[in-house]
Amino acid sequence: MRTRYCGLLGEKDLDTQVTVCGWVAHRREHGEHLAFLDVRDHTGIVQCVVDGALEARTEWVVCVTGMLRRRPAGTENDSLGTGTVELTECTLVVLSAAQPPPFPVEDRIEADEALRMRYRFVDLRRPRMQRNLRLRSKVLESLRMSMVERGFCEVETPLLWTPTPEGAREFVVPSRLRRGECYVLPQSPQIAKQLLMVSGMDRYFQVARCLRDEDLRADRQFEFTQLDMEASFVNAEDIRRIVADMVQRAISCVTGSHPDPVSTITWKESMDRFGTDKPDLRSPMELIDLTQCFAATEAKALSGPCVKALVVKGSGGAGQVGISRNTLDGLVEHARKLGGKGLAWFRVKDETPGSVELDSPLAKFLSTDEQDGMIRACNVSAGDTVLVVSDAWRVACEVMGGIRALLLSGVAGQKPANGPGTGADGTGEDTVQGRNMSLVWVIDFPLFDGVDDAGNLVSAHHPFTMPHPDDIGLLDSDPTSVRSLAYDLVLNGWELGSGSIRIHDPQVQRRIFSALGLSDEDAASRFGFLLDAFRYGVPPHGGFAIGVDRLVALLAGESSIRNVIAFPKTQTGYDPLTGAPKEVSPAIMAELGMSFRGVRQGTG
RNA sequence: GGUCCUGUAGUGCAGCCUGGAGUGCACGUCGGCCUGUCAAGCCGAAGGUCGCGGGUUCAAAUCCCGUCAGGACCGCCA
Repeated sequence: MRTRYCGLLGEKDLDTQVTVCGWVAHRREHGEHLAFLDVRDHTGIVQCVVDGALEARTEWVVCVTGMLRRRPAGTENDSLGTGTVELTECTLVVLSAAQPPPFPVEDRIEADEALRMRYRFVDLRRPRMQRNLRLRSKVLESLRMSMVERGFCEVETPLLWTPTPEGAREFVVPSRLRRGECYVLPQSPQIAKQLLMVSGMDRYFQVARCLRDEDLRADRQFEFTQLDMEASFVNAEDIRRIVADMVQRAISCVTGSHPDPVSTITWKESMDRFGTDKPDLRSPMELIDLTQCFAATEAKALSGPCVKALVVKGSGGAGQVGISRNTLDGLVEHARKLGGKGLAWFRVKDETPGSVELDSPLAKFLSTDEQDGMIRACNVSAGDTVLVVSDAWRVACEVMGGIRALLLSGVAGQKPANGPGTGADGTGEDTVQGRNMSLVWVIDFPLFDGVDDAGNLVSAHHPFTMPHPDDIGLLDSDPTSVRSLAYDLVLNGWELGSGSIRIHDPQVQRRIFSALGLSDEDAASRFGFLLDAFRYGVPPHGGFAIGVDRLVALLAGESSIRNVIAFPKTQTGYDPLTGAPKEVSPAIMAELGMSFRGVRQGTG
């Protein structure tokens, strides 16, 4: 039927007869003898010159056969890839008429997202969404190729699975044949892939669907995709090298330019310098430690065990006053939301020639030495603003990290950065080319993440994460300072994925379970099948999982992963296209031996 | 469970703060004109439960309360 794609036609095809198929993007009528039809397929648009009497309206599906000619001089269109040519002497076959679309099939108009989901089949026709889905396919292809070339074997693991020790709420699937019992959908193939290592698969990977029944966000959907991998007889560096190569190759495959080498930072250093375990390194802005400076201060607001500061540079001109009071008030409020007691601020002024002074409600509580010390440590000059938090180390870091992220997102006149909650403005003009990609490994995470209500330690990663060999001795004496062989890959402030070396030594595993407050019986009942498997010869192993949705969203310049997923759900887990979730028939419920109590919550 | 933003014609918006007739703009749709446009142009027409419910008021798109839907975020997501 078709001999060419619309958007690929060019001067090389001049004076040949071609047939294109697609949707009518625009129709421009010039009376009964002339009309222009822009025919669109996924490659682009070509102009067809047709008789004005031919009926073909917007979004009708047509097949046009004609001669490709150079456009008459002066009628070329620079903004169209095929703008120097057009199809003439056309015969047009209408393959399908169409109602007017519920919203324009153009990137220019940003339709309501619920409406886009209701008519997702039309939404996906838009060039931006076509580009996103095809970019996703290219990324997956590249990732798969990297895995296969390195000897990884693709294995599919069950979707109907069993509860596992990970932390997320699971989707439950009632069993018909075993009435009263349920499967759960896997949050990740974690346990299955470790079993595959016991099986001698050596190197496994999978483009795995993962399901978690947790609240949705711009970067979270119930179902999401991981490039999941696991390898035997490797150390953490081996895994990181494989993953970094794979991700860099995927990035360069869609951007055309090779990203910078992946830097590495320890979790402790990342918290100290950037106030987060997923630092966005595209900005040089770092936290400054002022703990020493205020070690003996009279100012109660700055007398905490740790003092962290950020400097917001002014534009350097004379008479600068720094950040406005309004913006500062917003930052203070944000600091409280982040768990801080508040946020101190100091605006640097130079009202007296040759020296600077600090404009702040707190200035009068600071000694001259403390003021000078802060000015020196922060290397500030007139027009700059210093933001300071004093609290326990972790709180101080996290609050300032949150403030840093807010500043980088464009508050206080800072340059906007692409990342969570920011980025693409929906115009589709934000292209992949030249996008700055900053990849960083965060390593040496703490093995435990605090203590739960019952006084038991809580795994930071999962209970099979190997403790750092240098810290095994601290397991009993100082467990919260034990590091693990877990590592995260961070891209522009987004956690792209995480992995670890797993425990394969039953002695170590028992000590970890005990620290987590798990008895042998508890462990056996929750994941006994894995521990059982480990008794039959388990190789040392470790792995990683890459969040494909987030990777693609970052590469596409999208601030929501919904724009790189064909059929996503709304924030309340509703699918406006299909109406899911829905009630099921009484017959099905009866077969499952189930009934619902009380009224239905959703409204459909 | 919570905080915030949004809801007005098929679509995107303005009107709301400061109450006075469904008030307006652009696109689209339908009809007419038009032989070189390309976000075509010109003329005309149709198209509205101002999300829904209640309250205040002589009078509510506008103010108040509730509710539903969408979105951002917190909690949650090892």
